Amino acid sequence: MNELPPDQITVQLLGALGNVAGRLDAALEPIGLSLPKYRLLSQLAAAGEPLPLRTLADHSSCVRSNITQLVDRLEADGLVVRVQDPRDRRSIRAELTPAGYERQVAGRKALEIAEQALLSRLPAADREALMVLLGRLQGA
Amino acid sequence: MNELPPDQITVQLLGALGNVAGRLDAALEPIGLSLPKYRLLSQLAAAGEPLPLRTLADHSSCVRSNITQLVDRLEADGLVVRVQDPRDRRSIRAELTPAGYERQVAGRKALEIAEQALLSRLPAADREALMVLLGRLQGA
DNA sequence: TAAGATTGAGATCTCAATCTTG
DNA sequence: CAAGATTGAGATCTCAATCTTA
Repeated sequence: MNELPPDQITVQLLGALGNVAGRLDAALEPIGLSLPKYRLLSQLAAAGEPLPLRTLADHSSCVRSNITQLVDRLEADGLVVRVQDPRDRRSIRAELTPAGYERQVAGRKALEIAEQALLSRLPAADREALMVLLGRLQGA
Repeated sequence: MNELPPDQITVQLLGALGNVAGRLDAALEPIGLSLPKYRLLSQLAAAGEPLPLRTLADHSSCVRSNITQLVDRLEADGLVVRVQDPRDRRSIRAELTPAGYERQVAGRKALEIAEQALLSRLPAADREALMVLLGRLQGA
């Protein structure tokens, strides 16, 4: 009786996580983006202005040092640049370069296609139900 | 109109799954295990005998080098040992130590409690529905 | 001292290259 | 050459310690 313990639903849940994340990441790969890079680029695109690394970290629910490194790589890719904040010299903001903006747009299109493929397996009613159940699972 | 593109359901899915994985990992942390370590230990416990690293990699849907490193850390923890396969000198098997076996049992108990807490938010019918929807989403 | 960012160390992962054995 | 495992390099993450500025 030493079977795999994670309850069926937990196993299913984690499996679905890897599955979905893997598909989205794969869709982004040919255009030179990963999910973490895409998300950061999207935050900046949505804001329409340079954002402090602190803000990016909070919005991403991750540690600050993670953003530091992610921005390092994005800067090496030429998609983002670090700019000083004249009002607070402790703060550093990340700014989208034109290339970064274009890349984000390309990423969005690639993701939309991947999502269509993924969601086409579920009727609209099922999608709605899945949303509700996932939200309930996460609770307060 | 540069809002976060991932469709609501994709965002919800990734969020929920990260949430669940985080909770399970947190439940394992006080006993000195991570989800990846626990899963490998559980494979060995379920098999009841040493398994080739190749088998562990296939079953985990990951690359072989990943298992090599995971076993390195597990061996450093004293939970697993590498044993030679007399029939094929290329193959190396991972074997649970007594400490590894005990740790796996402790991990299972910790996970069961965490799962109870997680699933208590959903009535049985909802759990069933969630399972079905996730299975359908992953397709064949 | 608080807050912002960075660095260093280490856990998980991937991929490509390599080495040994079949 | 195939298949097993490993190594080296690098991407994502976390945590603890450090450095600068408020």
